[in-house]
Amino acid sequence: MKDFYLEILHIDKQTGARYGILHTPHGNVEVPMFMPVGTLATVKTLSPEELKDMGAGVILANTYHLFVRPGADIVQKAGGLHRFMNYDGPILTDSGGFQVFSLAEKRKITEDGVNFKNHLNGDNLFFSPEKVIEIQEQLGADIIMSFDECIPWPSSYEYVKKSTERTIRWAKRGLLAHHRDDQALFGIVQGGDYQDLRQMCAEALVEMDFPGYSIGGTSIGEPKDKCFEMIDYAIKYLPFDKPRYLMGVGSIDYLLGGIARGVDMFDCVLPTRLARHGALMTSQGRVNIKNEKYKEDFTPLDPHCDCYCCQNYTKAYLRHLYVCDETFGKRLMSIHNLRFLIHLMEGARQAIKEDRFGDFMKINLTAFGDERGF
RNA sequence: GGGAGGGUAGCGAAGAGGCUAAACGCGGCAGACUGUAAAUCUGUUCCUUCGGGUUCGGCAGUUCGAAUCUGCCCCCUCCCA
Repeated sequence: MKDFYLEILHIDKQTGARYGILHTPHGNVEVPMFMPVGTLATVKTLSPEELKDMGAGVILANTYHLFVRPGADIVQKAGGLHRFMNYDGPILTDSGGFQVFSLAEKRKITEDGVNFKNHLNGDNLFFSPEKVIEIQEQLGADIIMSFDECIPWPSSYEYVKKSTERTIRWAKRGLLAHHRDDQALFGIVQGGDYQDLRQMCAEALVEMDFPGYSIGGTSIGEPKDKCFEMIDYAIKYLPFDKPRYLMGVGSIDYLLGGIARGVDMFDCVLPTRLARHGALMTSQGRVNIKNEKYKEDFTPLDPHCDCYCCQNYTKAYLRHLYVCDETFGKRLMSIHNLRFLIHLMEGARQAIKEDRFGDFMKINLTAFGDERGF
């Protein structure tokens, strides 16, 4: 496809982590990067200007959710997602594969596709790999995803094999159905925590020659070492010059671990959801702003943070807004958490360029705690 | 002055002889959250040295046993004068 490619500019000598520039029809973004999630065509509580100001590049939206509301045709009539939501940077739509996992009680998987009972009113909603591509072409994101099944962990070898083989067939069907040449369609590597299945899936997808690849079925409750294993099993079969996207990862230790393993892109609802729930990522570790101890704490949330929230407001004020359930507090804290991760990525990129990413990782894991600090 | 209805934990409100330290909601405190069914969910919330101790407006009774039944007293609300 035109206008889409990854330019790899440096490989960290300590870890093999990659630094580069991802070229997209809506601008260039540096990798490794963290992509904020805006499922319903909005990063909850934030404006596009705020996202730009904090240095966000790509943001996500979701095929299933936008199909349910407002409908892909509406977004198309609006002129596509970029115009609909007034975001002129790159957008990525997830395929609905995660909803196969998260809405498991409301769907049935067949070879042809997935039958959902719409989570709002129970209406039947059939998603085939072709349909999912069609919807994503209507939505018009720069990067779109193959329809897959995000497989629960743990699952039996037999089930993961069956599901992964089906996901591979779905990837092929999606690829054949995709026609827009201004969208990059990524394949998704499944295979659970089984080495041979990850390899099989990765090789099959690479054979199809996607412009990018993601690693799925991670960060769904598995232990961290399992997540890293799944990355390791898959990533060595992916082409060097294509972007690699680890889906659903957003805590500091997983992000750094992923980068060290050669991942370029991450997305996660964690920073925005945690923010709305009063949990903040800071250079001093996790802060639960609702805690009584912040009642009279008139210092910034994170003295080392350059975000709008930390530059202008105190913990006591944030706690007050949280306690009163004021929307502004959710916005400020979302700005902070996102800026925190984006800033972490900036630091990571600089470290890679200077061949000290291993050190960077060590320092940060010590500071934030290696054990699911967030 | 006459009539009616009430007083239960920080607040609101169930409970109408033992299964009640007392449902539920709010408020308080704490925790969780990873390709968003999440501005959501969970735990906890009389005191305690964890043995127990003190509670349902107050006091006195009835009873083996009372927030629940009786008497008196104190408050509150509404209606009529």
